[in-house]
Amino acid sequence: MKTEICKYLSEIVTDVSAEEFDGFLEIPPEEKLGDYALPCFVLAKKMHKNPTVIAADIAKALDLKKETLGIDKVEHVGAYCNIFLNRARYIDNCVHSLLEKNLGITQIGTGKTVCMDYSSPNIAKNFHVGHLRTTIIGNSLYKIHKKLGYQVVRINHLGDWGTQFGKLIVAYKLWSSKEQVETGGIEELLRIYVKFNQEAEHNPKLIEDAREWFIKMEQNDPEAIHIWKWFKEISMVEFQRIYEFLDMSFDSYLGESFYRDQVPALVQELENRHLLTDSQGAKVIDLADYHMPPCLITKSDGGSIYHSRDIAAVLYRKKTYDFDKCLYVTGLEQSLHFKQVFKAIEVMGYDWADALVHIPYGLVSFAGGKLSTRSGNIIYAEDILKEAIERAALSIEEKNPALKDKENVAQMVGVGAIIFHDLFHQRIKNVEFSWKDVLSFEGTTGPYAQYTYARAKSVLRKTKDDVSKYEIDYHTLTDDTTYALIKILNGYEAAILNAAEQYEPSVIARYVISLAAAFNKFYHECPILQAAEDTKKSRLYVTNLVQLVMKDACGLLGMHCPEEM
RNA sequence: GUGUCCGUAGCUCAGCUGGAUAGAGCAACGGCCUUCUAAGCCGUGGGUCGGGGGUUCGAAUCCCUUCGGGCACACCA
Repeated sequence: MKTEICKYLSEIVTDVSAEEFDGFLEIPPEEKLGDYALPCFVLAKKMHKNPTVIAADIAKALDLKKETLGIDKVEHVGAYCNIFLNRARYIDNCVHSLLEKNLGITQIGTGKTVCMDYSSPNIAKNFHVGHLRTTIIGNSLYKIHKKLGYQVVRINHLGDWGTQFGKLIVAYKLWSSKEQVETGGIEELLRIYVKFNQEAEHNPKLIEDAREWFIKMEQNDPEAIHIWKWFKEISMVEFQRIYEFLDMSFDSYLGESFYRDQVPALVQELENRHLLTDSQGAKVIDLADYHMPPCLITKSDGGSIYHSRDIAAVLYRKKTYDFDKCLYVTGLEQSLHFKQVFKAIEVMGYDWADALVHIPYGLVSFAGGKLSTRSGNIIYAEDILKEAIERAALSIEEKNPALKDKENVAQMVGVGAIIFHDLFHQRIKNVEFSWKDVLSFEGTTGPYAQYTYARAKSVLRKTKDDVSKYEIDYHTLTDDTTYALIKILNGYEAAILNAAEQYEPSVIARYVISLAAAFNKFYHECPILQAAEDTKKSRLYVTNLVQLVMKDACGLLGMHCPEEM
């Protein structure tokens, strides 16, 4: 309908195209002001006329074609021309596509491959709140892209290589034992890692030893590799437990260690292209021309470093997957690192360097301090998940003790609360971790969305009909509340496109809340089952659409919706 | 010091590709369960959009500047 209106407008005002009008038309701040508004200030300049007069003229012209354009009423208020659509016609136009395959969402990603690097925890450390962010944001962006038809490769670029393993080996030999690691698991690894960092502060020899052990690893020293593999296995068990809680999986677990063999070839390639310079014994790519510090390729002891392993990884991924885009979901503090890596790819002459995108998120802090494994100021992901599930179970006991399958529901609600909490704010914002906020189940929260879904399903369970097959009289849906709800339903695709464009799951989270709020208002104000027959059918029809979209949208965030709660 | 991100209600944040009286949630206060799930709905109070310039018919939104805070600045990732 909008397109039709714009087309007609461009016929009246000949020096403005329909596309331009499409950009000018906006959604008024209030429902009372109509469905679309055309501010005529810009036109005033082009037409050398008073904008108020233009608004009046356009209103008059639109009024003449009301019927064909599907407009009920046109008003001009000052320089604004406000358009009120024929609601029944609008509803008829937009409501059906949601019942199509994939909710009728446009498949702009068909034939395109996106690699996504996210979660990527460091081996031998517990999974904490910080890791939860990249994991949850990455998973949601994966689902969003998938929904748009992209082929997505989920890569868990495990932090399983680097000097910290040298540290761990030294610490293990000094302060731990096979038995202690076997019984203590990752807790024990963490204990000795923290101890190492404390001791190293007044004993620099330890750092040297750690570097040496890492060099041994790079040279495939059997003892070093054996210990490293063992620690890695212990960590993977822990990570897998978290991913199960979150119901997430990956297509590739190739971590940093996988690329260590490819660094020598990278060095060779860089040397062939005359891009390497020696600097204090290390080999670097000089990026001074781009106002960046040099990009370190090999350390002065000859060892590889995360820059070089990251570059090797991109080259490998391009070769293996031929991606159209490669996304990195990591903390904002790594911005410079990725700028350097991407620039390195560019100066190496690869024309696809602009396909690399860093998707940063803000820092998680706790009690005013930075979260740090070394200092021990951590909150474990598993503790949060368990606590939230427990809290959800208590809520169920209190609100719906007769519910069946309580444990499952508690899991969905608890985990949903955490996921939603992490996705509701723009990812760039820093967050101060707060138990109170994470465990809140009211207002703009995951459980609120899930509750809304359960309500809709509960109503639908009371009829045996296939509600989606109803013939609807659209005039029964034109009241303000229902109409507002339908407009939100119709905005689902736009929300997904917007979220994908900005790599911003919070757009979906906000959408979910607006849909939930609109439905709850509808639910409260418009009796469904008690309404007259045709109204009842219409409302059931809408309720079904809400349920479909709500479940789908929550799914894009990585949340599950229980049928009852 | 250089770069980068953030600054909107008591708190947490939307709004930022410029448009009509700046919106939610939480917290506070007051209503609504013999009626489809009250994890809900409705209402009240609460704002120099960090400050100052500029561009514009119009700025929370764009530009400059300044203040406050976070983070990064090669042999950790």
